[in-house]
Amino acid sequence: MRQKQPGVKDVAKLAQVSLGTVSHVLNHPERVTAGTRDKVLAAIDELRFTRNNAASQLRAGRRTAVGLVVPDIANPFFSEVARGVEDEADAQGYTVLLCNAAESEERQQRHLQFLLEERVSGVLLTPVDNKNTRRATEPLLNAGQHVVLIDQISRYTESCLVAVDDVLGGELAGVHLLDQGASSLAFVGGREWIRQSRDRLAGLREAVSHHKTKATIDVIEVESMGSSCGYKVGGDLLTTRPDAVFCANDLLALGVMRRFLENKVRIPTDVMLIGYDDIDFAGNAVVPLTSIRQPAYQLGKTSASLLFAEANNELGDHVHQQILFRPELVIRASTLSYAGMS
Amino acid sequence: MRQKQPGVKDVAKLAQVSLGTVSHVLNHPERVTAGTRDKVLAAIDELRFTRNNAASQLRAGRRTAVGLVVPDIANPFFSEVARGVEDEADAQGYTVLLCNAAESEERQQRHLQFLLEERVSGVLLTPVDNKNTRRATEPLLNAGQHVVLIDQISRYTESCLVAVDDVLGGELAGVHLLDQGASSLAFVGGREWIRQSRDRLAGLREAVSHHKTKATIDVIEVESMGSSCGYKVGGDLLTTRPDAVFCANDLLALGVMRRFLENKVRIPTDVMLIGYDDIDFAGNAVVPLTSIRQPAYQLGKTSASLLFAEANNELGDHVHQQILFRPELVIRASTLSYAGMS
DNA sequence: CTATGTTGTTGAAACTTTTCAATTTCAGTG
DNA sequence: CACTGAAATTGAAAAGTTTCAACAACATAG
Repeated sequence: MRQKQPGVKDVAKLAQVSLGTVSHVLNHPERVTAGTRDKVLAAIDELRFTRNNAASQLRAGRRTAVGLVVPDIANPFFSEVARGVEDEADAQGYTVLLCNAAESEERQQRHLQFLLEERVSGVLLTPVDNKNTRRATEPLLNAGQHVVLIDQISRYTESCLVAVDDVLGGELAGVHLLDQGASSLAFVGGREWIRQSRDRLAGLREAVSHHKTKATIDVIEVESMGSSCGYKVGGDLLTTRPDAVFCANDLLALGVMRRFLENKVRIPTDVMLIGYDDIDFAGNAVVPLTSIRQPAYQLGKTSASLLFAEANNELGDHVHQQILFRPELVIRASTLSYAGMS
Repeated sequence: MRQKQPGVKDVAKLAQVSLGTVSHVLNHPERVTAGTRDKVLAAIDELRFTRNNAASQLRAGRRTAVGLVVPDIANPFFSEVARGVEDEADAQGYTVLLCNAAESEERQQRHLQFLLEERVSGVLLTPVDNKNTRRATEPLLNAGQHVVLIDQISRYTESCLVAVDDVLGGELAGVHLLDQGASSLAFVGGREWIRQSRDRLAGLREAVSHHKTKATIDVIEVESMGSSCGYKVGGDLLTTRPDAVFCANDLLALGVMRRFLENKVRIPTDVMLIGYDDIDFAGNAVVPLTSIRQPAYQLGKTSASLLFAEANNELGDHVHQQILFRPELVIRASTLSYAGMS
């Protein structure tokens, strides 16, 4: 049975001050004499008083919390983003309500509804399905919420937006492969993550069309983005035998790698391999994997800071920004034609 | 500028009923005539009314939310646990406030304080530092919070507790290796995760002492639990050359594997290798890795259901339970002495 | 036609905190 | 010593919801 917790009233009585003073100690300590403050703090300590956020929020009319909704918190990319968001929130005195949609659109909607009911001061969102961004954000904007989209490109400029330039990422990969002497390329990408895959492929095409060497691109579509799927696709690649394989994701690449090595196809001697995301394990694969690193932490930090700026803007003269980050090529053994294994 | 949102009062006026009725539609729809209900729902729709959780919670005196605090949400084990917790919460109409301590004790304390202020109806906790469980839970219990500890063994029975039997896990690994004919074993474990490592080693020792074949155990302590650390340790193992290596964690094992393969040490022919956790990638490693699977999802689901039971118990006759789950041996190529690569 | 019970609806009170206008205190000045 | 102005403190009002005792409406039974 939960005993009734003490409130400001009890603290006030014990410290022999008015309840207004207790509130001041809590929220505007500078308005209160040191002596009084100590009395009150002593009482708070003695009674083990804990402020009731619900009441506080109700009266003050604001909540120092923001929501962060991600499609899959188990994905290292998003847990990095979350780290960035939380660090920035800590620095600015906000709390983050972390919501994992677990790839379910319905769960995402439930979370957004919850955040609305919580009256958070803003929402950071990467929608599960990037075709339905509009539908997901509309209710939030209607309710007057501030929204910042993460890793989402959209023509609608009704919110701020922070993303990584996937076209550039694809281009970096392409230029590197071509520079290393590849001329028949394969791109492995997915139905899911359509936008990301498409952009990376577009970048690859751009690289090919601008490079001095002529090259062909064989596009392979996969169902899911896991390593077992890469392993499956690796089988097909054994017969087509391109010079270089660009996977839209490191897990795919590692699956392909496994299949190649099992069949005595040497990397990078026989075929070069490059992934995307630079997950923790990429550098520790049997053949360390070249990859494209995304500044996930920065992404989170920046989007949070954008959101706080918007939320704190009293004047209403806020203009929505769109920030594109540059991905970075991380070169390892899997694409270095002249290097052996380390 | 955030326009004032409509409240029950506005809905009541538009629907031409009293505000009590609106509340009933929201919380006890069965007490209200179908006709009235429709009128109210129409008004809610028209005004885009969203219930204010703060006010609701303040008056009702309870919150249908629980907190889940994990040491590291990027760890696949804990994201699985979180999935289990959320599924169970959904089923029982609770919301989960997901808090990531990111391995920082200070951040963990801040989260717990926040949950206290939110007046959640309970907390699920895996402390960052398992030596300080007591210190972390005490303030919660003092405030009358229900607490369930996850993956934590403790003599204090002041809370419910759900964990996986690490001793058994170590034993399963040990028996399997010995059955496969190993007699000189190496155990690679860590300073961090002290309790888990120690228990798994204890299980291994148990297996050795009960098995018909005599065997030795070489214990190797590592700084961190990542694959690069496994790679480093792998170097030492090249000279000591045990029959079998048991790593307290799959990432360590994969690092060891990489070093072995680079040095032409064949797995499992020259040395057998077994990990722990059965992470997604274990089955897709170059040599598929034998591992110990923990029922993380079940762990989450069960602990949540325990917490809800405790929170809903009006009578106060709740007795704390301690539930131990059995881990499971997943046999793959890395320990099958007679099998080649698949 | 009155008494009884059932079902649906009402509106005021309560939950705990913050805020603000009003009041008190106090040091400094004429 | 009285007055001034600034600083500290006070206590009532307000925030949006749920609950509960009271009331109204209506059907059924006697």
